[in-house]
Amino acid sequence: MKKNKPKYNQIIEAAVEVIAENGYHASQVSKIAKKAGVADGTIYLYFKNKEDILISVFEEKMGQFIAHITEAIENKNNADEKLFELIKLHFRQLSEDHHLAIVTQLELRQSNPSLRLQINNVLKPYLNVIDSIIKEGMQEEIFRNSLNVRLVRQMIFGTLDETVTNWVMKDRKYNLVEQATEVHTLLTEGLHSK
Amino acid sequence: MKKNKPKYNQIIEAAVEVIAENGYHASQVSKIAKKAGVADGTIYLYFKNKEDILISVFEEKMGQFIAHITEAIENKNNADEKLFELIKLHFRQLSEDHHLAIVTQLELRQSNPSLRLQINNVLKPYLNVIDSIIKEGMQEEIFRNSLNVRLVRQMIFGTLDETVTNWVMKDRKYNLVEQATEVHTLLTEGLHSK
Amino acid sequence: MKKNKPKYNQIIEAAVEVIAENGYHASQVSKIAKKAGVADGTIYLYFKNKEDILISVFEEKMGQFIAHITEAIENKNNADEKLFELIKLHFRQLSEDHHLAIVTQLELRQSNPSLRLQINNVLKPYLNVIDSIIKEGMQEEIFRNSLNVRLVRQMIFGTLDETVTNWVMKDRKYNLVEQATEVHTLLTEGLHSK
Amino acid sequence: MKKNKPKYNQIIEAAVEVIAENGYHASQVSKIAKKAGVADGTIYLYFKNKEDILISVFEEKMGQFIAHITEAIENKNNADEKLFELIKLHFRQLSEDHHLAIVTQLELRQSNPSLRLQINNVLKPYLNVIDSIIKEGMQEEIFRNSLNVRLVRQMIFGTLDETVTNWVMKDRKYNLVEQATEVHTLLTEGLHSK
DNA sequence: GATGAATGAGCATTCATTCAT
DNA sequence: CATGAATGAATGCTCATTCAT
Repeated sequence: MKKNKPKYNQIIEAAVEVIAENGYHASQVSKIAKKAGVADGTIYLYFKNKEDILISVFEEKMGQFIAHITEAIENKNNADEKLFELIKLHFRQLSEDHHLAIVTQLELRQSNPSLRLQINNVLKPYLNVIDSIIKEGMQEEIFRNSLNVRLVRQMIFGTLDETVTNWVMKDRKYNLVEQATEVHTLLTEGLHSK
Repeated sequence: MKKNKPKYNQIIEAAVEVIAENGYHASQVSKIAKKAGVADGTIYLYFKNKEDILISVFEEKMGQFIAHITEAIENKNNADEKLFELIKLHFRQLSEDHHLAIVTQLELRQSNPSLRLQINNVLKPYLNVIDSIIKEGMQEEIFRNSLNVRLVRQMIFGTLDETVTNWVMKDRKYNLVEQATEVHTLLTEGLHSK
Repeated sequence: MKKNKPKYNQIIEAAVEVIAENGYHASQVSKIAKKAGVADGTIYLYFKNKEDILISVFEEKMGQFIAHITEAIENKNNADEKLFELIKLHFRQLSEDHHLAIVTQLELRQSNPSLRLQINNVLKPYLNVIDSIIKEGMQEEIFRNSLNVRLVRQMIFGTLDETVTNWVMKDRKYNLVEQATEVHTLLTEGLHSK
Repeated sequence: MKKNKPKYNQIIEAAVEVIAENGYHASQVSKIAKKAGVADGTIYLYFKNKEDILISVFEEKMGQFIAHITEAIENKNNADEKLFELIKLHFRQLSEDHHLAIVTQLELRQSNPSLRLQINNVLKPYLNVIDSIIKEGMQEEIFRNSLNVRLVRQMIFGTLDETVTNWVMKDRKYNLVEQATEVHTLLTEGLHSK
């Protein structure tokens, strides 16, 4: 398994840094190789091509991201708490690794639609986590039982994603994690006064 | 005023089509020129460079998009109706011009960060429209008066954007406009059962 | 005769200025047209193509240059005085019109060899003037009678040309005309001590 | 040291030939690469850009040219003999490599002023050699002691340069080296009969 | 004669990928 | 396994010239 070899991870880490620092289009394979301390050709012993590096970056990082969230919400008692935890961790993890935040929110979106499809596959487990929270909430009758799961998931993910993107584009000038409570309330209570 | 000259619009329309059909990175200037029925050099009488074509496409189309929505919600009686109208028109306009939908939801996101800043400027008036609806809703006491306008706007825009992007990525297999009511309810009522 | 029409001269004068200010390769036809106050297309009513403008510039200016020198040396009594007068006027005329000096010494040399051949034709009457001074000097027995006219002419012209070019390249920081006496002595007396 | 690699020299030699045969402006990088037997991209492993090829051509060739002359005049006994040797070698070296002669006398002069400055730097050691001969001649009292070194150098270099250029432009129809004696006499004895 | 909008050929340079060592 | 020199396809933009008005 190539993924356990040290150079594989060196290249992944180098790629995140290079992309975050230089932007997607200025991230030549040779630059990643240099930062990883390997020869250009060595890259191709571990990755099929440049696109494969990007997908792998996302897979590795997103895998950890999701594993972390999945684990954390297991202990929570109900859908409401789980949703809140998911929001907090979504924000916290990207706050703590701003290179990763730049790469996921800005740079990776510059890829072509075919690459984006693959990225969506990587994202799917995360969307499934969101879906299961929604379903659990309906079962627990904490959430309304008539919810369209797909639409709700798009609202939740769209809101989180847009919030993080704005924060990155505003140069991370404010505290993202502090927004979690308010975002949670908005999603659960809606805009209407009662 | 160059924008009134017919070739300007020919090029804009050609650009939308070419980008939607071929993707951003496979959209050579020569391809756009050919589709527009002008010489390559003519492009540069109307646009500073290739990036300028993209920005102009977005400006023109987004300008109409916003103008249409702004006008339509003027007649509505309260924030709730305005928000609903905005959602419907956001969905309807992109439904009716699927080339434009592809370009705005997928291709334009491949641009570099500098271009994205300019795109954000074009988007700003639209976000302002959303903001004013939120503020009006608070004044009318239809919406809760403690809302964080920026966060709410991010929730609304993020939800609409994610919804349209998913619809485009699913090859527009279902009716987008029909989702408007449900999305409106989700945004205003939230997830919680009452 | 086109040369008597005012626009012809406007274009010639504009061309000298534009080339001197921007350099040969940055001197687009449109720039010359603008400075001359005519439309781009109008240039082509007076000149066959861009190269023709350059040749005409050189013809016009060199014509005056030679006419002036020819006239001035007519009154001189012998070859020695004529040579001295030629040196002085060569230096003085280029000193007094530094745009022309830049164009003839630097910019026009960037032209292609075919153009350079035509420029040499324009130069020929000037070289003939030098030749006739040499021949006269031999007849008058002021100059040695065994001189190879072509070589002497190359020495004289080469020396003047190199001197002016150096002066232009040194940003005309010293007085060129003051060098005339010394150059004349060098050419006539040579390097050897007697 | 890149200059010792065979491809570096292959490209230099190819560039001289291509420029001499096609002229400066018709010498595409791809043409040079083809003649050198390397890929287009390989050029850029050895040279910064197209202009850098030209400067390097001149540096390499002029370096040899000057080294050869410097070495040869070392053994000569006085300034007079040294000057004569310099003239002979200047003519002989360009005679023997007519591609180089075309490039230095015609094609390289088409370069822009910025490039010309760099070429002048390459030329400087040669001008210094000429200067030192002049100074030695004055010390040895072979040359007049009141000579203006700069002007004399301009006379010598200007004469040689103009002589070679004429010979190239006349398609090298006569023997250049045979002119050396006469040119030497002209420079040292001047035009005046004694 | 005069205009200036339109034309379209032409080219330096980058960089992902390969493969001989 | 690892290297890094070599490859060569691919494209945005300029500007001299034309010609309908």
